[in-house]
Amino acid sequence: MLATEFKDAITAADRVLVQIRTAIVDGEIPAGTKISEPELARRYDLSRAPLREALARLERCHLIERTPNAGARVVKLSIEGLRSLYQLREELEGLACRLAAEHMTEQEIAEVRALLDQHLSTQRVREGESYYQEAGDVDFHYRVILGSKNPYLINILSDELYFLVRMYRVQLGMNGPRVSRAFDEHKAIINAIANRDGELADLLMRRHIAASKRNIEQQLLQQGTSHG
Amino acid sequence: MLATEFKDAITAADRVLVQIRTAIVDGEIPAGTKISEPELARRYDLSRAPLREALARLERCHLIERTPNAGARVVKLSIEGLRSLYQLREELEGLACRLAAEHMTEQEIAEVRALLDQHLSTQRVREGESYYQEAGDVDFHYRVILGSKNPYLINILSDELYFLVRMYRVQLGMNGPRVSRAFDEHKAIINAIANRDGELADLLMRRHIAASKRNIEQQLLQQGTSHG
DNA sequence: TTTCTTTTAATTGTCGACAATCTGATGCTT
DNA sequence: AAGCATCAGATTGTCGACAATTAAAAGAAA
Repeated sequence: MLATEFKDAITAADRVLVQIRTAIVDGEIPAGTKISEPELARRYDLSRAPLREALARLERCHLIERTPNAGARVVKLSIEGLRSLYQLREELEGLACRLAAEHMTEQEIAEVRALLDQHLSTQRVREGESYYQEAGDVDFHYRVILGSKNPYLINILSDELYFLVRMYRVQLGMNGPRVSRAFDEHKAIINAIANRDGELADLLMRRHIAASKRNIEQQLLQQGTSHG
Repeated sequence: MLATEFKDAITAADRVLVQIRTAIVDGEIPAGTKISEPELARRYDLSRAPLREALARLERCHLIERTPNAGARVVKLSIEGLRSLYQLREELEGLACRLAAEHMTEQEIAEVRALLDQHLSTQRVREGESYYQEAGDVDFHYRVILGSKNPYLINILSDELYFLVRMYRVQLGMNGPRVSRAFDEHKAIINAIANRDGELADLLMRRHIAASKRNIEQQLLQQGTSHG
């Protein structure tokens, strides 16, 4: 969960949005499931009005697909979907790096560095608990995205695309040797930003994301061949 | 209006969305206006439920800004907003060009060329009617975006960013000498795509968009200095 | 048995009313 | 007179019920 998501006035629609979104990202509501408004309204104990508001926002971040008069389904994860998503993500986070190299303040850069060091020294990360690795990674990318200072870019990446990215990562797994390497890559990126070398930061970020994609792609292929 | 926007089942929310969106883009509802749900419900003769659905989608394409419990306002046009928007648009339509050079079929390319020729020979365009110029331009960009075959990219550009782009263009004016030049630029871009030269198509599209931005930027500056 | 039609049940879309919250005006205190 | 608290009015958020549409089940015809 992003810290600054809701400023103060939290409405019922906001709450149920977070609940359902988490359930979908974590696979608690499986991919491809038909969404029933009456059922969800009962489950989360509210009326259909705020629920529909939440569903509209879930559609916005591509976690569900709605067709008029026919209802909504949770998206299915696929190779083509992953490729399209990461193609865009590479481009946009690359841009975010170039802009961050231009616009981030020294203090913001120092904060990201502190975050990385602090995270690396955390017991649970060293023990390989995937939740904390995931949280640390999301945090790093989020800071860089914010550093771009472009509100439309920030909105697309952190409000629309990121939950789907996390859905792929959570359900298809961040595993093994990529973990420690990712930290080195994060460090290299923030160094390039600190040197105001946007071009290099861009390049490194694209490679970082491409590596992550290959990792997930492999899982999807294995899963597809063994089960189907 | 994009042709394939709604397949068959048109709901009241869809209709009022189109109406309000057009009113905002055309400046009929001025920038910065406070949106009153009861008032709009009366004006368009429906209840607040479908109206709120429409407002949620307007927020999605950045035409209005909502704050919980406080209501919505039509977005204000500004230099910083224009720069952020076009910064993103350059990057994304550049990417769309690279992908289009890879994925567009020969027939799709031929259709775009026919479209350009047909448009150029249209009486009203030669007479400088801005609506038809705008429509032709939107059509060209839309085809290239679709040619990328990346559903997320298509969604962001044509469903989320484009209405705001059009709002800037409509309210701050496409004027004078840029018109005929834009046609040549379009031709050069589709030629590069036809030659499967994505890199060149990318470059040309970025320049094309940058030129358009400078045009609007100038209008905004003049307006800002003379009135303020 | 298969296919098409009809009917039925369930779901989505819409409505009007009520509750919670915010904005602005009024009056009080310092 | 300036600032703060209180209150009235209006607006947004939520609810339960009804209408319109769809998907599925049952039945009839080939």
